[in-house]
Amino acid sequence: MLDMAILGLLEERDLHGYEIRRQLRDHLGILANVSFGSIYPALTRLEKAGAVMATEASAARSANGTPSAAPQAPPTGSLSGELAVLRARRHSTTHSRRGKKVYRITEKGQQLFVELLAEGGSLDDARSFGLRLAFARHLAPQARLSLLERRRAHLVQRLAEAEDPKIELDVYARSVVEHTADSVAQDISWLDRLIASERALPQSVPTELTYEGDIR
Amino acid sequence: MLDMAILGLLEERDLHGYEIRRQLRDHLGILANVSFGSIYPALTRLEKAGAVMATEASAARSANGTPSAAPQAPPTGSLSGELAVLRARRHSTTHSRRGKKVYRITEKGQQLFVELLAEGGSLDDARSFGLRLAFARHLAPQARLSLLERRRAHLVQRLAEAEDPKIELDVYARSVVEHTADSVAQDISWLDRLIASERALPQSVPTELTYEGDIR
DNA sequence: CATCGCTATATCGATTCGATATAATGGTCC
DNA sequence: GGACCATTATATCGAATCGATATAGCGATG
Repeated sequence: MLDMAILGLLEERDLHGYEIRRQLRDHLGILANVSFGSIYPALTRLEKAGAVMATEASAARSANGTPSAAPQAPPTGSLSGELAVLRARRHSTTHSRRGKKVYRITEKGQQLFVELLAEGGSLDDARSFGLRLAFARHLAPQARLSLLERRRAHLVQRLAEAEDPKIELDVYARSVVEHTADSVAQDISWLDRLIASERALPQSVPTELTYEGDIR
Repeated sequence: MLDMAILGLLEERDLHGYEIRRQLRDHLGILANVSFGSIYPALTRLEKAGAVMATEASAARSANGTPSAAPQAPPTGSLSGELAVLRARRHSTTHSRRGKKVYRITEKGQQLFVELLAEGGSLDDARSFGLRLAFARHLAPQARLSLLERRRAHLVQRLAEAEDPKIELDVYARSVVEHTADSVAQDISWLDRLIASERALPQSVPTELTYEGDIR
């Protein structure tokens, strides 16, 4: 789950652990306040799996000298992030701050990323789903739609299982359960809106026959 | 967090692991779908801490013969739960099903329970807070109010930290972030309603001076 | 009577959290 | 200029939880 998010960020630019955490906090803050105790193990894990590689300047000046170490920063928004990388690089080359490691995604990592985005992770964790949707621009339109629909189906089922036996529950327990159910219901109608607007934009107009009736 | 919930259930009647899970699933299902991989370790943990004890029928007939093994089931609702215990006991005495362990809360456990309920656990986990509130009937009115207010304050802060920089986020990420923020906002107004109704019922009418102004 | 599904306990590896340690650097105050 | 503190940065530890899996007894269904 975190792996996916990290790969998603690295998809745009090289980053080191601290920056990854900051970007998650700043951009998706309310959704993903991830601790370092998750980030660093995740990076190690990904590196061991060959999904990322640490492009590091332990030998001074090498970061600029390596052929593959070109900034790799097309004008894709996020000036602050760009600056951070430059700052990081300057530090690592000039006075080489404590073992800073700038990670870069590999081809294998890009493969893994789309895979995790489409199939990985559970559908019942709000956090996990939220993070996946946050990177959904990297998904093919139909994979994106499928993701939304699977999440929707999951929530509908959870809601159905919990329905009506609020009996034999005191005020507090009942209030929590009802409020939770309401929240889930709203998640569902949010998903409905997203699904509708996904269907509305006809990325590559499909032959009506590709679909087999409305789900829902 | 789970410990608290388990103790809360055992507060009402003796239960074994499987039953604990079922009660959580059936009553608070949408809130607490806890796995066995959490329950059994939790029970072991609690037993080691002296908060619960396994009243067990490894020697046949002993469950009924032990002086302290009286059903301990006043007519406090939940017929299904009551029946489950009887069924469990019958099994353990008649043909002693595979090592079934019925747990009972100790005095130390009762102490721990209220403590966990009032102070334990984090305020930023919805799950953890929900479970706590679900057992809030065991709290003193002012501790209950404090719990609600602390959770509220926490959410307000999270919301404030995340506010406005939705810039430089694509449609999907922005949608997730905004929806999450909306959810939190609704959680807050739900808490407001709860707080109001807590304040409305004057358990022990306080001297107006006990309060120092409205929070909010 | 075989097989399926439920009851029941238990353990395993993986993931995540929160706390903590360590250290270098930049800025502020006196 | 130097004492002090916040920020940047990486790393590890133990604990909690999950999901999968193993094991096994029992009742009902066919």
